[in-house]
Amino acid sequence: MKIYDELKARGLIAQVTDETLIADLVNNGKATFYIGFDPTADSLHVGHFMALCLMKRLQMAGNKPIALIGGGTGMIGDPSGRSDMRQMMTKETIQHNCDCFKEQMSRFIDFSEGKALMVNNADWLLDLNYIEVLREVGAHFSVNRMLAAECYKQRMEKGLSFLEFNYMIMQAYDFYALFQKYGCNLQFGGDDQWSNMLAGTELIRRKLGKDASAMTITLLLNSEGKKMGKTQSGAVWLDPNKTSPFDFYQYWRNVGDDDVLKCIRMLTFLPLEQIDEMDKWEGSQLNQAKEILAYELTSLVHGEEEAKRAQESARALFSQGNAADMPTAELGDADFKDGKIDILGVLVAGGLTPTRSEARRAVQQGGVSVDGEKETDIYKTYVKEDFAGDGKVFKRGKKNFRKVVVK
RNA sequence: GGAUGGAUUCCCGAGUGGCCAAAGGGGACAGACUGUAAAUCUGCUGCAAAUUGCUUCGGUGGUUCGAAUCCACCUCCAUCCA
Repeated sequence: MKIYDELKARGLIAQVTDETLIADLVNNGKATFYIGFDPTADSLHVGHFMALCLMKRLQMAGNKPIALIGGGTGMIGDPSGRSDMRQMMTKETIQHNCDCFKEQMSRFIDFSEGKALMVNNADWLLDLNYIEVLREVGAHFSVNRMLAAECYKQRMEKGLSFLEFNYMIMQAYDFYALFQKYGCNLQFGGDDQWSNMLAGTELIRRKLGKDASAMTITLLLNSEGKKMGKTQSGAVWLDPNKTSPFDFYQYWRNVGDDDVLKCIRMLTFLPLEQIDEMDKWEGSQLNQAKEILAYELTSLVHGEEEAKRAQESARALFSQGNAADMPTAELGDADFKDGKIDILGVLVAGGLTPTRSEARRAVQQGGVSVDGEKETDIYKTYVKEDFAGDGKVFKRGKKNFRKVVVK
């Protein structure tokens, strides 16, 4: 199966400018394509991961990826599909984030021997002269058309600053610059980037009279239509210090029934035949699919070693409620008053609840157990000796475990 | 620059002098049921030394025994006009 058909079969392709042209390019390794990453945080997250996988797939098919880090566009902030203005980031933050991105990306994409490029659009955007840009580029954009673009719709109600309005132009300019510099003939991006990407192909056509293509990746949405890779506490990060391999594993282990196969198809590198086989699974059998999904992704992001550890911990934890490898919290002398600490104190110190009030509620509602025994007494206290040896295992809710030991 | 409307807890949104830690909904969290899923039902949702105390209704000051609520000034947002 050719790469383009595979991408399609996996459901990765959302929109394309010219299907036959693009299929020809990528199938024959003729594409030099770029994907842009805005440095809005100091780690990539699951949303970026899809793009990285796509880059990898295309690279394996002989195409040349360019990873564009938006050091310049990050100064503006993409308003696409947002309902309010992005917070402006300082130059220092942007630089720091760019550096972090670089490091994480090189784990996925082979940048050796010119097989892939990494560029930063700060290199050309920052030196632009305002008047010149207006004359050279601005003349080719129609405000009427820009305003009609889907990506500004939400912002038309809330208000859109001129700063952010220019984002599209900058992104179009990127494509134009890459086209000239590196012969980049294809742009990939999230589906929310469609308008921005089209602006790029149009700019190239108008300025150079040449054709460039654009293709968007399906946004990974769950069955409720929400972006995947987000939890209440924020994004699921690829950086192990921000989202531990165990939590990363658990995130995928817990996806809804309706979403498992879609995720496996889109995110893993398992062969399609094998996935089609799983497609027949139903009911509790899907639990297996979830394990596979979680294992595969953890392995891709954090390595096989970590994936195995996460899987073993999870299995042990959920079948026996104990595991050698689980998040541990240490209590210091300061945590003990008169040699004692109450259960609320342990929960807070262990990071299982943010406040004592919440800890109290959790205990009162029967949501806390200690070494497998439900504990409903909020006045329960412990002394240092209770944590001797392997410590005690505290559990809040079904999925939050913490081993507590004394320093 | 002018006119009008607005800012309430994680979000939406009620509240127009005491009965207000503030209705209702959503979300989150916890329990039951399950398959570490979904749906459903129940509880819960400012903080704490917890039948009590303390801090919250954009900001600062004021009126009052008492202010989310009234007054003054300021900040920000939306809509219309320029």
